[in-house]
Amino acid sequence: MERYDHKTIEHKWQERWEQEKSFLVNDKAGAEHYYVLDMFPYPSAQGLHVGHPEGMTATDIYSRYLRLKGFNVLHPMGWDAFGLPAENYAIKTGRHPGELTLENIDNFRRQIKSFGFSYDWSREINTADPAYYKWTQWLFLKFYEKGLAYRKKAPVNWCSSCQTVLANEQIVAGECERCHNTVEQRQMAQWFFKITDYAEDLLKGLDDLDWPVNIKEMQKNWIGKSDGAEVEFGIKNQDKKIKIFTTRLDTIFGATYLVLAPEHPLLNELKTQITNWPEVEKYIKKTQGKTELERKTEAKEKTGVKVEGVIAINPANNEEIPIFIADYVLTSYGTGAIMAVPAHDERDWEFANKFKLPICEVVKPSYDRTALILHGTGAHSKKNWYQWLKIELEQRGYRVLVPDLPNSSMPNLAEWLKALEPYIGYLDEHSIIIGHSLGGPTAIQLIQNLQKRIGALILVAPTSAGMEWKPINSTHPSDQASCIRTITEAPVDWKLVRQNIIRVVGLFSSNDPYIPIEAKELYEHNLPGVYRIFKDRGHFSEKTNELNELPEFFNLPCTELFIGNGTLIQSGKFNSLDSEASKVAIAKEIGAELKTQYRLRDWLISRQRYWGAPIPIIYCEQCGELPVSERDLPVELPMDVDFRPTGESPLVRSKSFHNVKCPKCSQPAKRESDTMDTFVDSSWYFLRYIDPQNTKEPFAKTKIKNWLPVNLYVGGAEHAVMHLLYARFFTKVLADLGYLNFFEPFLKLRNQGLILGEDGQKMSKSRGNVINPDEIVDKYGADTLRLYEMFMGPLEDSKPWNTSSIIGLRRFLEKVNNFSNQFLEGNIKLEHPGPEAETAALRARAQTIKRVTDDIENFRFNTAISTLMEFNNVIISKINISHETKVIDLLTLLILLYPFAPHLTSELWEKLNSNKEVIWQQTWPVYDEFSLLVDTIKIVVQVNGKVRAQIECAADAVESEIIKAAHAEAAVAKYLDGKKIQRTVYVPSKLVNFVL
RNA sequence: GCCGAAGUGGCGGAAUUGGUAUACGCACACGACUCAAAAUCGUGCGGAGAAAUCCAUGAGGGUUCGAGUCCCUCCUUCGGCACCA
Repeated sequence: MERYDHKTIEHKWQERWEQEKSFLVNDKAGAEHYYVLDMFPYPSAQGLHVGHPEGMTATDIYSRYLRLKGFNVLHPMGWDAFGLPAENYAIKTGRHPGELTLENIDNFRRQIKSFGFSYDWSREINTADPAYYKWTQWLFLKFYEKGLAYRKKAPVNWCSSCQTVLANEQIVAGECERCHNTVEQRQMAQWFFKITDYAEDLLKGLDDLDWPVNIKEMQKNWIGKSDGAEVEFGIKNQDKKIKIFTTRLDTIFGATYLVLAPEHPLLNELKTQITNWPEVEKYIKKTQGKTELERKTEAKEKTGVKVEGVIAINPANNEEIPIFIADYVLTSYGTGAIMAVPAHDERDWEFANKFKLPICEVVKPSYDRTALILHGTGAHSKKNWYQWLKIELEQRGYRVLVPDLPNSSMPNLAEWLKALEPYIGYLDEHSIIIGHSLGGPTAIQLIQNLQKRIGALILVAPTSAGMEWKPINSTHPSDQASCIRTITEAPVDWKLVRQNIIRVVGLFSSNDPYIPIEAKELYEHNLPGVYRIFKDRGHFSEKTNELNELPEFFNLPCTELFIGNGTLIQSGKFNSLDSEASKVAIAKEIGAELKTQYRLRDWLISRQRYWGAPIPIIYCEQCGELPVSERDLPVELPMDVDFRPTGESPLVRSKSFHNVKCPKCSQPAKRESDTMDTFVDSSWYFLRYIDPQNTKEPFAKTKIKNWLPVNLYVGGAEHAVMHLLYARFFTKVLADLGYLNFFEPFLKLRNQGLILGEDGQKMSKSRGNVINPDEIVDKYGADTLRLYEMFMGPLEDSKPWNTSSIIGLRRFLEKVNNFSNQFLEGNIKLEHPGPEAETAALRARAQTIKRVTDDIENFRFNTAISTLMEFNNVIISKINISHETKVIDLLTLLILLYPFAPHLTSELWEKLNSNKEVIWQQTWPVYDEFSLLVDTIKIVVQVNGKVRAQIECAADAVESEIIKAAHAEAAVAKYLDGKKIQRTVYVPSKLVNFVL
């Protein structure tokens, strides 16, 4: 077979798309608009890795598919060009980061083009371009006007040897990654965006998005909403109060001390009252010296200091309680102070135990009642018949205990009682015992001997009950004998039983004629009612009510830490209320304010870096902090910059940049020297693609309506929280400012998984397992690489690279190419076309179209490709077909394959079509539902659930015919011979199952 | 520790609502073509067994006529969060 020359073909078509501007989008085109977006890459010096083309291939397939479906598709690409690596590289080499970045971008663009992606390159953007960051700065000003951008002091990671601020990712185990100096915390004035104003909107907005559940979940956790209350604790002999936040107001009667964060402002205010101030101050200093990382690594052991001389008063019971400071309370969350309830909070519990503080229980578990299941007996001892019952009971608030019981062939009563000893304490007249007899002592005997009064006895007959359950009105001699035997072997004092058991409940399967003998006996001995509970498919039927009628409350000793909700005790007039209800009541009583807290913190956007968009603010000694006026934008990055790290931002050392005239008073002033976090750049880039050339505004409102919100967004899951949350925040702010008419930027999100190295490890230079996509394109071609990356597995899974598997995809293309060429040259001889073969061919084609279309719609590209492979194999092997059919099959295959492998299919399409039409202007094939209909269907025949045969039936055969045929089948008849068929299961057009 | 996802041949994976487990591809083995090799084509390919059959979807149990799929318990891997009161 002749191999096709991928280099020539791919080059030819990429040129043509470029020259004909095939994928430039017209805003005004009438067709339905669809916006397909990739997360734009950071143009690193290493070039693309194989992970990049994965997501991009997926969006390219989808875009090309949608265009064939008649959509007007916007599919742009750009560069997230600001960032740390370029600056670090500049420090090392002395080259300007701008120069380097442009080089990297050229390399990225060349690579991306070599994969044949159908981007509209006329809309390319670059966040480091002044024409772009002018508008990033403009947006900053809008946020500033709205009060959403503000400056405050905040701790930064500081390396005193490098004299620079470090990003979190530059810190390895508490040390600077470059010089291994210990990183410290320093307070510096920093710019923030007030994202917390939008916490609730950001949370609520998630509901309607078509995003992966895990990403939504991560965002929810990040926002971290918790409903609670703010309570003011008084201080003895003082006017001051300490405000705390709690989600467990129900436990306030158990608050035995307060804990303040070491940074809490009140400490300084009360300095004079604190009798052990030196000790307290020492602790404060110690924690301040710690980095966040150190605090986390030392988290195992709780530390703290008691604040002497100041005493707090619990507003719930007016008790005097001590105050502590401890670093397990964070200043950044809530009010920086907590009430400690050691009995019901794990951290407080640990702290209280370490410092020997009182622990007061105020909530006890709402296990109303206990159920004891005795299962270790007889024929059913190994079966977990009680599992479903356990679940049902637990759902009804029972604490279910399952003792480990002796399971010897002849266990005796004494053994059993010994095993049950630890559980006796749990039993009272509200609890129930569930069990059955045989093999061991009967449940009734046990109750007698436990000398405990219990609420009810449930006797169980599992569905598959065997010999131990007898028909209640059986006349069979052996049944009766067994019945008598049970009674004689287990003499029961019915009088005693009656005293001990309040009620007996029989538990039977709905179609089971058997009931426990014990139940029968109990019934006959006038116990208060033998009830039947029916079990149907693992659930109680309506008769379940019987269980709910059982007595209500059951007091349990609570000796351990209990963090769940429950019922209040030792809480004055709130006793016996449940946790939820008591919160509202207590808040009202003590005047606490119900409040919602979020974990989300404001977004720190200041970076003491050069390579980013300057923050457009000027500081004047006279006039203070002033925004740069809009007409002075952009505030351009200066070129005369010294990157060497010193104590301040590199921009401070640029004379041309840093020193300006105050826009108000014209006196000398200084520019803000911090630049913005690169996440600011990427929070609105998807808007700029709409109108990238606009010099008057970031985007025209009228154009926005054409395209946004983004219909499909694809990228790595590493951006699950930060980028996606920030972009959503920007969208909401811009909508509130009237620039946008929607509140969520990305309607549908899909993540591509990580591509691992051939060793199954994450690809990295140090491991030496990095695959360079250029080499793959060179050796196998872009079409092959695209197919391979899609064929590897589900898009969102992480999967290892395997170079030897690539050949299979190349072979597939080779086969398509070869057959097309041979067909064109008349080298394929078709023989004996017949109507059945034509129908079959039509069906195969229709099935292929259906499956490939469904798969693309649902992002199952791996199975789409395997379907195409199967179809190709059919086309190649079936030659008893008419020329016309073969031509249509071939053309259909080419169009279906085109989104995946656009170069080769364009080439073959051109060869097969004498007219000038190109493949990317075709329409996506449709199929006829009738073609999918079949004459005969295959029916699987099972006997007792095991597959024994497969029969062919007419598609319109009725049930009785099919069953008859199944019965007659030799391979089946063999098993049915001489047996009685109890039941026949028939699943239409699928299978028949004979149950013997 | 908590939240989320997943565990299927030698490997990547398939099985859309519970209904023939292992599609498609890689690797491997044998055969054809060739002086030979590569490429290509053909056949085979979960395990045990001569066969009939039996056993296999991380482990154990349950529900069901029937479980990779549903339920319970546990184990492992990956991703995220981690004193959030």
